Amino acid sequence: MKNKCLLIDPAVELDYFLKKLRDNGNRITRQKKALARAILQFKKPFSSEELCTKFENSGIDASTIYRSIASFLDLSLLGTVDFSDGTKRYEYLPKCGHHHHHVVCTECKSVEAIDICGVQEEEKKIAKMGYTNIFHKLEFFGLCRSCTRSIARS
Amino acid sequence: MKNKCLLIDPAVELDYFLKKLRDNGNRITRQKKALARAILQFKKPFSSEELCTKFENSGIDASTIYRSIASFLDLSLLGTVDFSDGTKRYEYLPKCGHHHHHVVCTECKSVEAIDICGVQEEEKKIAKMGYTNIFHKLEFFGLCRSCTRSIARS
DNA sequence: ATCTTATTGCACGTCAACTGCAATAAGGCT
DNA sequence: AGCCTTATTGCAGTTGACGTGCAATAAGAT
Repeated sequence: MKNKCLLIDPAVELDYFLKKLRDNGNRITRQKKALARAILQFKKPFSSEELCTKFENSGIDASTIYRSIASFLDLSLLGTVDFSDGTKRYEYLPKCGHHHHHVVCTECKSVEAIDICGVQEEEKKIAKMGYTNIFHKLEFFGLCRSCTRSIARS
Repeated sequence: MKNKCLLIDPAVELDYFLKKLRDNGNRITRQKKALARAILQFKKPFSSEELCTKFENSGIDASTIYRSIASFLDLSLLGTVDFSDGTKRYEYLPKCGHHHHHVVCTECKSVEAIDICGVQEEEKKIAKMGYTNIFHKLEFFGLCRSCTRSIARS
């Protein structure tokens, strides 16, 4: 079980995170600071439920978590990631983030980042069809090496 | 507003749809027949809500619709499509369906199919990483020609 | 026509996600 | 530091999609 999606300097990013909040008129509360720190620790896209679990019995209410996620999305501190399993997931968008996608193991749910993306031809074709402001959502799925092995054995 | 996702012969597909149900031990009820027909008429991926709306006051209960969708998914008569807007969508998978993706207008929500897909290089790389049974989910988004124009005008 | 049993409609349950409101606390001001 | 304004929080309650238990119904085999 790997989970290598986010290679960042946590201290630098926490500053960036809180500054962006402040710069946009947010008050830096105990709750938001704790949430920011937790978000920077995730090594793969996370669900609101996972955040809520991390903070149960911590004096941070679920409604606060949902409201905070909404603010973070607004400010593009978070982006949405969709693994087509019915769970909404979020991913921290680092200061100098680069375009990437994910490979999700359908068995153990581990996630790795992949930094090549070959849909330029498609986007050109779509531009020729008359579209502007084109972007895409792309995720890969498969059985990771160790899950492939354990399934072969059984 | 176009919506050109499904170019099929409805009669041929209805036979295929009902045969697949029958062959898998399903009873062909008035409800399932009506749902199959409705599903074949959609020109773009549809939500359960859209199906429910089509059938309100028609004597087909929402729970039946949800249960039917689940069966259809099981038999791969439907596939899931994700436009990252929080709504689960489904798409009929025709008898001789070919791999394709969608371009969704972020403004008017129209959908077109696009039949090229350039992620072979990625999938090769992912195979080299040790993954097996690799597949992907890819959707494009943008402003369609007419929405681009109306926004430019305003 | 009869019988078996999958399927349906209804009512209710569940769960994630959101909202109104009074209480609280962040951060600017003096 | 203390005060004041107002964004933010916790709480309780709401919403809406989706699922489920069960008795009644109807498909399709005999």
